[in-house]
Amino acid sequence: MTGNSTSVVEEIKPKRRSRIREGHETRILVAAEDVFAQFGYNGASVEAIAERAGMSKQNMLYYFSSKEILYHQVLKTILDMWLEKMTLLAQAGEDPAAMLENYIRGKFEISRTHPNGSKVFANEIINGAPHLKEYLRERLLPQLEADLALVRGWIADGIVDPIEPEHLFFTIWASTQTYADFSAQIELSLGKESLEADDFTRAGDFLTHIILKGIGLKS
Amino acid sequence: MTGNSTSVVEEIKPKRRSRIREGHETRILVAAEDVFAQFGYNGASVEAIAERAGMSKQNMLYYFSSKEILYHQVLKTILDMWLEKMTLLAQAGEDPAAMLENYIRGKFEISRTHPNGSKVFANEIINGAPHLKEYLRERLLPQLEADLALVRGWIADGIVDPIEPEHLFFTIWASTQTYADFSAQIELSLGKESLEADDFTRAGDFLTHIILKGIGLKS
DNA sequence: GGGGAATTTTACCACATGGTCCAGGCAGGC
DNA sequence: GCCTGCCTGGACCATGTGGTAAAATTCCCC
Repeated sequence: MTGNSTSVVEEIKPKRRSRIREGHETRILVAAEDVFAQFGYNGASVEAIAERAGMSKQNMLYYFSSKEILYHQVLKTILDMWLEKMTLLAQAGEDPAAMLENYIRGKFEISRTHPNGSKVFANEIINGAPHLKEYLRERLLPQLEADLALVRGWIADGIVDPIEPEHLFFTIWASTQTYADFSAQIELSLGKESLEADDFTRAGDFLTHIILKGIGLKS
Repeated sequence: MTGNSTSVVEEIKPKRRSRIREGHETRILVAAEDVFAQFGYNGASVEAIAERAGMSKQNMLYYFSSKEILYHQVLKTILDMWLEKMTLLAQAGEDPAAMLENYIRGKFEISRTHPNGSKVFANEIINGAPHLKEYLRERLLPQLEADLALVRGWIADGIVDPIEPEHLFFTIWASTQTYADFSAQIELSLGKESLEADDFTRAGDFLTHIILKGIGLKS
């Protein structure tokens, strides 16, 4: 450090301790993601999270004043990253096949790099999404609608088969997330200790092939 | 044929009372499936399960002496039904396209009729399958191996594209179960209160189309 | 190096939960 | 009648957990 007149971060006021604070907060968030993924919301004790983060429970509660708040933060962090990549389809301005492939590969990449986040999210949805139904409605639906419109356009233009685009997305979501969420089952089936980058690549190859050819895009 | 004078073992005598017992046990199992699905293992209190089953906690514990035992029973019941249908592929002796379609439709049917069981199962797998890893290894793997061999045969015969059959099954599993496990998200996306038979049919249409055409089967 | 905020620790509580104990109720067989 | 297995409910307990209050300590900036 030894910088000049402390600056740069300009978080209004809380700039002094913010380095410690930020470090600890991210450590806590990572630990919480781990523990929530493995034990679910109810099964995760704040003590276990604090321990994994390397501090006392009380100290952790100093940064996140309740388990509920911490959980919300974890969910939000994950979902924001999620939704950001979710736009891939509407953004990569190439031909439909390339757009879909990018979308699929992108989702696989998230599953590979953030399996714990995916599991927390999955747990939440399975239990009826009590914490983020509204958030999904506000943020996921608009993006989905845009993507659906795009695919419907392709169908109207005769570029792809007349399938129901909703189910296309459900299938892509499910098939990509399963390699994160159900990794235990996949690993068991493949006889591996853990999934590696290569496995995700091959899964991506398969799904891309199936989807593109399946909707009539692959020549 | 009524009981002998000396109660030799427990197996024979319980005939009159066993009607009550059986009724209560199934009621408890159904209730437990519900509650475990919605709240996970840790989030489900035995009191909540008992209440949904319409009896006192103490009485429920008379039939299933612990939460753990009850959970095991729920998991086992679900999984047995699962695996039974899992064989569909190896059993329906028609052409590959029909076999695959039957398999896919069968899995959708389970998702539609047993969403809660599916959710309990999903929760368990996400958390690393601590309770049933061994059971899966013993019962799921052999069936999967047989199915994989079948598909590899089709590939060798040039009937389907040279894809990796493992990923074919992972995709089918994921895409069918998602309509049970992630129903909250699907319902939200479709703007429906709940999924109906028709929705599952259309999802089945889509997945069948994609898979068959995707692996080069659809004529 | 002193002031005061930011951080960490010590001690503790209220409460839900899984599970036990025990007293009693309800049938039929003698 | 009454004895004996099956069933049911009330009271209770040990434990783990989320959360609080406040003292103690560290750390930055002047």
